[in-house]
Amino acid sequence: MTADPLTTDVEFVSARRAEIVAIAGELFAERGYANTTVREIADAAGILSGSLYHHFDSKESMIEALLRDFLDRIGREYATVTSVGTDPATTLRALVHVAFGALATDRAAVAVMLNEYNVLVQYPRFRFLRDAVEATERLWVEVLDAGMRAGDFRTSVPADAVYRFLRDAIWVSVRWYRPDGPQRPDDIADDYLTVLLGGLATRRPTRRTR
Amino acid sequence: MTADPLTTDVEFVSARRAEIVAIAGELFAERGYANTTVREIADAAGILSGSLYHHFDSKESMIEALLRDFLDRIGREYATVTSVGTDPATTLRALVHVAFGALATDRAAVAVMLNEYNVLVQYPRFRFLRDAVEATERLWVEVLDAGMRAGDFRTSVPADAVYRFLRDAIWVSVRWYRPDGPQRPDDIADDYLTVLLGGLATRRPTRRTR
DNA sequence: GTCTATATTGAGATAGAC
DNA sequence: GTCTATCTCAATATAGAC
Repeated sequence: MTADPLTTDVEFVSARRAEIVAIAGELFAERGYANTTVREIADAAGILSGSLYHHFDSKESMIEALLRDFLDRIGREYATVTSVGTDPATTLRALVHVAFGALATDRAAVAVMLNEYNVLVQYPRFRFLRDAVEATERLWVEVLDAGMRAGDFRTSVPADAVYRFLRDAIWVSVRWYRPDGPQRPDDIADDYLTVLLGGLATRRPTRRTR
Repeated sequence: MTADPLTTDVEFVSARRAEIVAIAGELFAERGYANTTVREIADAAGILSGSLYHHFDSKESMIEALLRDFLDRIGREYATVTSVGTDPATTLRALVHVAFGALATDRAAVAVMLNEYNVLVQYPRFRFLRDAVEATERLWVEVLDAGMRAGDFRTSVPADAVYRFLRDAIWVSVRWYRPDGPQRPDDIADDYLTVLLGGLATRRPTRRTR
């Protein structure tokens, strides 16, 4: 809470506090928020649990700080991409690359968002999660819709349905993505875009057998 | 544990026990396993918390029963599909329909599997989760590989990468699927297959701008 | 099969010294 | 900013009566 408005346009927080948020985020991502104790966080930070409360007034404040920071940043990245104003397919490609890019830069926050969103969003304190998710959805769907209107994307599946499939496949990849693996996030994004845009089939699909 | 080998080929469990597993599953799915108390489960079942321990020796046994039962059933369904032996595209369609179908028949179990897998699988007791997941992956990847060999599926993205995207998009849909919504699981499966097989783009994709 | 009553543990959080 | 010491509460689980 020691704000220094002169430093950046973002709320200033002590370096130590940011460090602890990152440490807690890793634990939340690995073992789940509810399964992580403040003692474990303190251990990982090299201090005792009581000392954590000099920086945060509760465990909830830690996960809130983690997610607010992440959503702010990726929201700004999305806005930058859409403000450029190229054709929808190019914009979509760029959005997909930004999203997969977060796997590398914000792995813990993405995992926590994925795993804890449904529970957290039920509490008034975490209403901002829903706001961010809905704003993001509007932004992506608008790009998809623009592509459909322009005739670049097929219209047989509604834009919001396509978006949900997209979003899910991208974020859940945090479950199997390994930072030290052979694939960089941009490689994964390209693989995904190949299937998404071009489709898996090489011929006209066989008719449904339902 | 009151086994009656004459009833079915599956281990017999009392109807009451199965009822409680279903009730607990709903709560686990909604608020997370760690956030669900045995008192809440007992409340929902209309008994007191102590009485639960007549049916289960621990809360863990409840989630284990839920997941074992689900994985057994869907594993059998997958096996039935692949044993038919039609062309890969048709088999893939059928697999996708089975997976989305579980949204309706096993919503809670799917959600719990999605939300708790990563934590549970770390404990020896839940090793069977990994076994089931790996067996499923082998089965799907084999179908995808067969399609690639037959020239029905594009080969530019490896089968296991395609499978991960597939699996993730399908299972995570449990987060937004509403049983009382306008779309039946088969409708969602068809939408997904349209995008997956045919691709989103109507023309050759614009070249990457990376 | 369920209830009453309770043991036991582990969690988040606090107060004040250093 | 961290430590020591501790409070308080809620959670899982148990024992034995009905």
